[in-house]
Amino acid sequence: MVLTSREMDVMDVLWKLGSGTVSEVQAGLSDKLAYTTVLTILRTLEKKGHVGHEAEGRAHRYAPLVAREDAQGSAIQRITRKLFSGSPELLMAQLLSERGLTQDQLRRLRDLVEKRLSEEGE
Amino acid sequence: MVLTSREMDVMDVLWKLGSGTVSEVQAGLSDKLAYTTVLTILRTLEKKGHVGHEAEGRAHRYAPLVAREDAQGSAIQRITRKLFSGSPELLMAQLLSERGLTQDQLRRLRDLVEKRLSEEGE
DNA sequence: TGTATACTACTATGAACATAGTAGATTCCG
DNA sequence: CGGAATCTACTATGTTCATAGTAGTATACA
Repeated sequence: MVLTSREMDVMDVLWKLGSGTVSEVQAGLSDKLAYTTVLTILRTLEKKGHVGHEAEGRAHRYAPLVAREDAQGSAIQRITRKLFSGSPELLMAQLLSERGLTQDQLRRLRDLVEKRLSEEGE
Repeated sequence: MVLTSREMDVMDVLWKLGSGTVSEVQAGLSDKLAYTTVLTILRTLEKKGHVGHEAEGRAHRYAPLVAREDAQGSAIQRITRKLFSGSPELLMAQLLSERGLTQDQLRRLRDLVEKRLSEEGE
């Protein structure tokens, strides 16, 4: 699954709303795009199989056909392969090395890893 | 810094080699591309300011002008913003939730986080 | 019932991407 | 010296992206 930048914006709105008409999606976007632009993006997404739609009165209601987690996963995979020599570890390291993580966040991350580690043992 | 998929492939080779002629880059790519295609990509990268070149005999030797870490950082930022609501934590969680991490890798990650946590205290 | 409005379908355009061919210059080897 | 190989410069093409206008249809309200 490959999403362009704009497509991600639109999917983001749909994931948040659950579903939406063109107008609703347009309203939900942080950038102001023309109605027809949003429609075009939705059609592209539909052609790619990422969203579906059903009629609702005169309008169409669009809904995601793929889970946010799937998009997240494949985005991560992409950059892991392309920029981190396929090593999720390196990605993590880079993420950790960045400023802007609070001590709280770090602690929660440690807990996450711990949790995974203990699950792994089962 | 925005790199396309192919540009990442080429940069990857340059980062690994340190520098390279068109032929060397071409040889280093896993996909087989025409010589001129590789040249075209390098020129694009040069126009964008990501690589530079100097003459070497009859050939040109290209070298990265940006560090791998910078590209990694901005790629991470991009998907964090677009797909993870700007939360690096969520990204981490997703990474952790993916299969394919060995117990060893998990342990090393925990150590990384621990290290960061203790540094943070200083 | 007529008209403004909301909506989709179709079409368009300029930029970037991905890929590569041809022409012309240089160089190396026999 | 002459041809083969190597290299860059210039050009080209089909695709996708980002954005949006216009035309036509349905609808809701006065």
